Parts: sequence; C-alpha cells; structure tokens
Amino acid sequence: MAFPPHAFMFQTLHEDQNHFPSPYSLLPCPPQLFHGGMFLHPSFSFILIHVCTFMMNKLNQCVFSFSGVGKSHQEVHGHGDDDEFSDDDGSHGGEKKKRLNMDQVKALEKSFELGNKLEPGRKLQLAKDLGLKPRQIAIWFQNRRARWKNKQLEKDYDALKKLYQTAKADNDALQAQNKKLTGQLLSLKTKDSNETRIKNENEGSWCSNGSENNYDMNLAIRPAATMTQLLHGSSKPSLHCLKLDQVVQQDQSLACHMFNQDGYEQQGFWPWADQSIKFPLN
DNA sequence: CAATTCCATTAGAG
DNA sequence: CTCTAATGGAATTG
Repeated sequence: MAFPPHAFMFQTLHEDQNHFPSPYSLLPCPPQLFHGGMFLHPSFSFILIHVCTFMMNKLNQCVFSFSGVGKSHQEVHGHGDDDEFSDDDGSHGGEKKKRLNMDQVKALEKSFELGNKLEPGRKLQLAKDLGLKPRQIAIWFQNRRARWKNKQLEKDYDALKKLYQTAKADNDALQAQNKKLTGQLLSLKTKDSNETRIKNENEGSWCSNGSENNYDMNLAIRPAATMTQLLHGSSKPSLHCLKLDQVVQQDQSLACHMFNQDGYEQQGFWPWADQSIKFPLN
C-alpha cells in the first residue's frame, strides 16, 4: 500500500469539501472502521461517504450520544472527543467555518490565563458552558499557545535587540576613547623624540654616558619610552640607545597589545591595575 | 501504548 | 492581505 487508507480517504474528501461537509466532523466512526484497514477503491469510498453523510444528517436531527464508539484516528491524535459529532454550536454539518463569538473567546481567554494547559475536566466543562465541542476547545488552546509563543519570541527578540544596542553604544564609546588615547600617545612620542634630538645636539651622545643621573632625568622627559620600559619590565640602560623609529615601533606594538582587535581592553594587561602605577603624560 | 501536545500547514472568514 | 479554526504527522508524556 503506497499510502495509508485513512490518508487516501481524507484526501478524497478534502478535495471535495466544497460539495461535501468535512468528513471528520461527520463520520460517526473513524475511516478505518468503514473499510477495516483495507484499501478501498476511490468510487467505493466516495459512495460510502455519501451514505455516511446522509445518515449523519439524519442522525444530527436526533439526540445521540456515542459513548461506546471505538478509538478513532482522531482520538489517537487528540482530534477526537466523546461528543465530536454533536452540533452544539448550531452550525449545520460543518459546511462553513465559523468563528467563535466574543463571549466564547472571552471565556476561553479567561480560562487560558488560569493555565495554558487544558485538563480533560476543564475541557469538558468549557465545552459544555460555551456550547462548543471539546475538540474545538482543545484546538483553541493549542492555537492560543502557539500565538502566545510567537508573542513571547517577539518580546525576547526586542529585549535582545535592546541589549545589543546598549552594548554596541558602549563599544563605540570605548573605541572612540581608544582612538583619542592613541592619538595622545603618538603626539607625546613625537614631542619626546624632538626633545631628545635637541638634547643630543646640545650635549652630544648621552648614550656614551651611562650615569644613573642621566637615566633618571631621561625617565622624566621621555614618558613614552619610559612607559614601555615599565610595562615590559626592562630597566636596562641600553634601551636608551634605541633609535627613534625603534621607540615608535615599540610603543605602537604596546598600543596594539593594550587592546585586542575589537578595541577591547585586554584583561589583565595593565600592570597598574593592582599596583596603582602612574606615569606622567606631560 | 494511548493520550496529549507540538509544529507546520491549510483554508475560510473578514 | 491577516487572523484563526482546523488538520495531520511527529514528538512527548505518563
């Protein structure tokens, strides 16, 4: 069998729903019971449904209760209820889809607020109170849960969007600050190198004079280079012999290490975070 | 394993 | 068009 008999029967009916009432709202028993699980020729199914529909229309005029009907496909899939085939809402054979009225929706909404899961007892009570089939109550709750979930997703999305925008604004501010500080650093280095050159021209090479006094003095007037030494833990006098481009290169790499590629400060990079080390900017 | 719920989808009403 | 009642298969639950 290429497809289940039930599916075939439903398809046959579904395509003709303009002419015939919805099969599941009419069948007094599940499709399987009509053909006992055997494949039916389309025309045979068709005739059976006609007969069934006719019988149901007749039956719908009477009071009936199917308490002893066997488990249907619908029931297995939660689509069946004990009064599945009653016509409590006054519609005729389910030929037209009918929207629930305001009072029914109000009552269902109220019940949904109490709990979005529908217990069997509540389902039956609601169905009785609102003049609907229990199946309709179950479907309404199912669809209502789906709507609630969609709303919730939208809310979550909005909340995440706000968080992102806040984080982005913070990041932009930090990037701007980073750029500003890098600029300041660069100007300090330029100033420093100019002063060093002038000093060298006036006094000759201080590199040959390795006295501690000179070293201390240079610490005071070469903040950028000094910072590099402090951060790299180097106090060797030989550093003083660095050429200008070497100093710039070193401090540029320092600036790069201070922040990662995204402009975020590298955690644990700043040594003075714990030791309150300060260095002169001017 | 039966009942229930979820999910994607269809189709009718407005 | 949108909204929602309804379907049916898959997944979950007890």
